[in-house]
Amino acid sequence: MARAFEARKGTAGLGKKREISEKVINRLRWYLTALDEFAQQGATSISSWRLAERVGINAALIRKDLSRFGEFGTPSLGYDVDFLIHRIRDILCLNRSNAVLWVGAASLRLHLASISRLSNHTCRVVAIFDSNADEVGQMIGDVEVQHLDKLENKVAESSIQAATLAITGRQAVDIAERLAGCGITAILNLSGEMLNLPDSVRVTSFDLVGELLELCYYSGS
Amino acid sequence: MARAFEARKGTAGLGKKREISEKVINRLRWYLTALDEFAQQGATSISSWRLAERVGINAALIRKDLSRFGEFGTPSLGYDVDFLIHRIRDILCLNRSNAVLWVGAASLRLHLASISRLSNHTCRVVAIFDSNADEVGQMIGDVEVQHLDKLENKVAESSIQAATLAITGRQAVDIAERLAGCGITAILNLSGEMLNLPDSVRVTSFDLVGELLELCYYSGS
DNA sequence: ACCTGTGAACATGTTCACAGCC
DNA sequence: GGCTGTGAACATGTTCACAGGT
Repeated sequence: MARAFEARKGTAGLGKKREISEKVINRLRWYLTALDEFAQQGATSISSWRLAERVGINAALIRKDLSRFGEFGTPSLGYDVDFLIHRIRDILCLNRSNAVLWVGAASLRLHLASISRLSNHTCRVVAIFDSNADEVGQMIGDVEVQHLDKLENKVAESSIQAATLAITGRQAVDIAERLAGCGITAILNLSGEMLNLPDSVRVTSFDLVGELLELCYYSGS
Repeated sequence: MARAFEARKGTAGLGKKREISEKVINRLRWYLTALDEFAQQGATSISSWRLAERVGINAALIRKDLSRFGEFGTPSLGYDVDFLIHRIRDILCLNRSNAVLWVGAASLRLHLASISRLSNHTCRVVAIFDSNADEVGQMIGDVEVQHLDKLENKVAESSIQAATLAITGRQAVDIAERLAGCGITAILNLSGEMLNLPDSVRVTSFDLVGELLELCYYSGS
């Protein structure tokens, strides 16, 4: 079974995508963000040390991460910013565009702006589902909210593989199982529920309430 | 400096709260959730194996986690459900009530239901800030949304230590610095921005856009 | 002189396997 | 027999430190 919560990362999942750990993938994104900023400021080359400082981690780790994919830097000069941006985009597959399914209209509406900004990068929300009658039929961006009853049909006729589960309550567990049942291979679980799905489905969970609890735990005297 | 993103967990932070890693704290929460369910179903005792199955992790890890805090189980019988629930609540400080400050009214509104359900546990959102004029003055639950200008005043007169930063855009970086500047010791950063704050502030970040990207990355062929 | 790439050391986290107790 | 608690083994992740390239 896939890990239930796993904070934000499921160690589970198929061994596909080589052996690159999720930690590395995450950091590559940070590097990319920082590099974009440096590029905007006109920098043409950058040392692992400066990048590390910006991102807030150790420089050796950056070099090690990057060296997994090739030798991108030149000694004494550092990394060419544009080249590195290009390579990281390739590694993260920020070229191809991916279809994502979203369950929970209200949540999507809140995050729409951030996601659209991303869409020129990669993934597009192509189907939205909700069980709330008030939401069904509404448009979010250029996509119409559909009733959850239509989930299976819709997924069958498209080739969506990724889904965000952004509703709360125990119903989320059932929906997750339906998602898994109709061919979704990766789920971002924002429901706060523990999901027990087959190992063939990669689940990444974020539980706001849990994080709040932890926040309190650590902020306390 | 505190880690910039650190996926969901900052390894940084003071060494306070003993030596208990965030991983353990997180898992304790999962155990508690599962135990509550078992208790509701009338179970009085439970083996590490059954609990592990429910939560989706290895049984030895559960035993190891728990044994950090004492010997809670009895050989051959397993753990007493109610007793264990009690102990974990103690460990996680789910007794005392904590004040949390929230920046970003829209986000709070979306999550209000889940958070209220939690409030009988522990933390209460006691102050809400937003820079949007439409939001200022509105009530969310029994708390009035205030303008961000009043942030420093409000924090000074209360003894709030924890904050959730739930707005997007570069302004989040400035606000984070103001939060750190006026005595907040732990921030849950949902802004998607990389924060570089002094080590004295514990930052935990969740970046939806990043997670979406990763979702696509792993769902891809 | 400066900076990368990387083996080796170190640190942290997880699982195994079993002694000991009920 | 069944289950906990735990040392030892294993796995993963990070940092150090330096050889070698420019």
